[in-house]
Amino acid sequence: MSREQKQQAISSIKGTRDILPEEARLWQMVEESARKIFELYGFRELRAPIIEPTELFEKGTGASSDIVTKEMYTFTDKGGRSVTLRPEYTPSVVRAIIEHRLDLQPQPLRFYYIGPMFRYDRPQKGRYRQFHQLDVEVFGEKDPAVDAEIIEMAHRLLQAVGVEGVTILVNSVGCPTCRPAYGQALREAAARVKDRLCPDCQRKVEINPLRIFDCKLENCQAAARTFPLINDFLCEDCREHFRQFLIYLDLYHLSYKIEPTLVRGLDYYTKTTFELVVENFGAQNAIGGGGRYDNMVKEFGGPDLCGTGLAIGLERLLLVSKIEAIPQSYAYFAHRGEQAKQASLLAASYFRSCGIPCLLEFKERSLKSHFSRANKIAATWVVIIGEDELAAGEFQLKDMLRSKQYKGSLEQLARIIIDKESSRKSALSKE
RNA sequence: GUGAGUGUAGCUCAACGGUUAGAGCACUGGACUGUGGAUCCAGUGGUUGGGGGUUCGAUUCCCCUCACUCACCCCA
Repeated sequence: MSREQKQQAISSIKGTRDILPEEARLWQMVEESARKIFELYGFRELRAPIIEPTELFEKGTGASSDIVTKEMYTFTDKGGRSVTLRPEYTPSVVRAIIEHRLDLQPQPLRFYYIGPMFRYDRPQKGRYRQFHQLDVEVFGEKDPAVDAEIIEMAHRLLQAVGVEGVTILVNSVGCPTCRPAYGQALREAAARVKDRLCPDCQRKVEINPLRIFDCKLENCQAAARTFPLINDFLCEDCREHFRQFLIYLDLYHLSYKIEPTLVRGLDYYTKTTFELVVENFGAQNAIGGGGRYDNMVKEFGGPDLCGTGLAIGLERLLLVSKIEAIPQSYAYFAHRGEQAKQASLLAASYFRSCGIPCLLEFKERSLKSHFSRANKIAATWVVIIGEDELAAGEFQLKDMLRSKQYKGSLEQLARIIIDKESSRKSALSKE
C-alpha cells in the first residue's frame, strides 16, 4: 500500500473487529452447537432489535449500574428520540413479552438468542466494544430447579465446545425484603473500619461496599473479613430457594463454589446469581453469568412474572474452547480450453444439484498448475476435464487426500464423491 | 476514565545515531505445455503507525498523537 492509500484507508472502529472466514467457521460451529443444546432444553429463538429506547436500559439494567452510567452507546436519532445500542439482552426480552402479551401464552416461557451487544469499555483481551452473547431466559418458573437446569445446560455447552477448568460460582443476593437490611449492616461495618482501607475502598464504602471484598490489598482483605455475609440476612423465602437450588446442583453432580460476595453488576438480580469463570485467563475470566430477576417484568408495568437467565460471551468462549474447524470438502475443476471450461460449468452445476460443493476458477492453467492450485486451496476432489475427456465423453476424478483416481460419467463420479464423503463423515463422528 | 508496555513488508522478526531499511514465510511468475505437496531461480511488496523536535544525518534520542496489548475498573 502506498502512503496515500494508507492514509485514506478506513479502519474498523476501536473495540470492533472483522471475523475473517477462517475464524467465522469456528463461530458457526459454536453457534450451531449452542442452538442445538438450547433447543434440547425447550428454548426457542426470540430475535429483538439491536437498537432500543434508552430508557429500557435505564429502567431495566439499572440507572446506577456502570453499564448504564458510562458504557452505553446512546445517541439521538433524527426524530429526536434517545436510542441505545443494547448493552445486554434481558431488558429487550422483557419488553417483547409485555409488548406482545407473551405472558398469555402457556407458561413457563423459554427463549434464547445469539447476537451482538455494545459497551463502551476500554478494549482488552476478551473484551470488545461490540461483543457477542449467547443468551437464554426463562419466565414464569419460580422453582429453583430451573436455575440449576440452566447451569447444567451451560455446563453441557462448555463441554461440547471443549472448555476445561471452569468453576461455577453461586450466590444468593436476596430480594427487596431482605437485601436492604444486609446493605445497611454492610455499610455500617465498612464505615467502622474506613480509616484502615485504601483510598479506592474508602470511596466504595458509600457507593458499593460489596466491592471491598474484591480488593487485593492485605489491609482491605483483613477488614473485609470482619464484614457480615448476605447468607445470614436472607429471608425465609430466599434462604429456602437457595437451599433447594444447591440440592439440584448436587443432583446434577455439578461442583460449585459458594461465593458470598458475588454480586454482579446488573441491578435487577434477586435470589440466585452465578458466574462461570475459567482459570488462567487473565482479568476477563468470566465467560458467562446470570441469575434470577423476579421483579423486572412487574417493574416495567407488566404482569407479575418471575425470570431467570444466563448469558455467555462468545468471544471469551472461543478463546478458551478447544474446537477445531473441520475443513470443508469440495470439488475443484481442472479444465483446459474454452470447450472444457464450458463443460466444467455444466458439470459443476450438476454436482451442486447433487449437493456437492464445487469451486470453479476460470483462469486458463496448465494441468500441473491446476493441481498445484487445487492443493494450495485444499480442494478434496479434482475433476479433470480436458480434450481427452471431452473426446471420450468420460471424466476423471482425483481424490486429493488418498491420491486415487477414478474415471466415469458425471453421474458415476458424483456417486463416488457422495459415498466417500458420507463414509468420511461417519468416521469423524465416531471419534 | 486511570496506569504501564509495544508499534519496521500481508505474517514472524533483523538493522551500533551513518551507503539505496534486510531475512524467512506468504503472494505472483518461471524451471515443469496432461497430474498436487518438494527443490531451485526471479519478481511484487516499506517512505519504519502519524505529526513535530534535537542532529550534518533519526527506524534508532525527545515530545505530542493514534492504534494495539496488558493491568486497574467493570463485565461477557
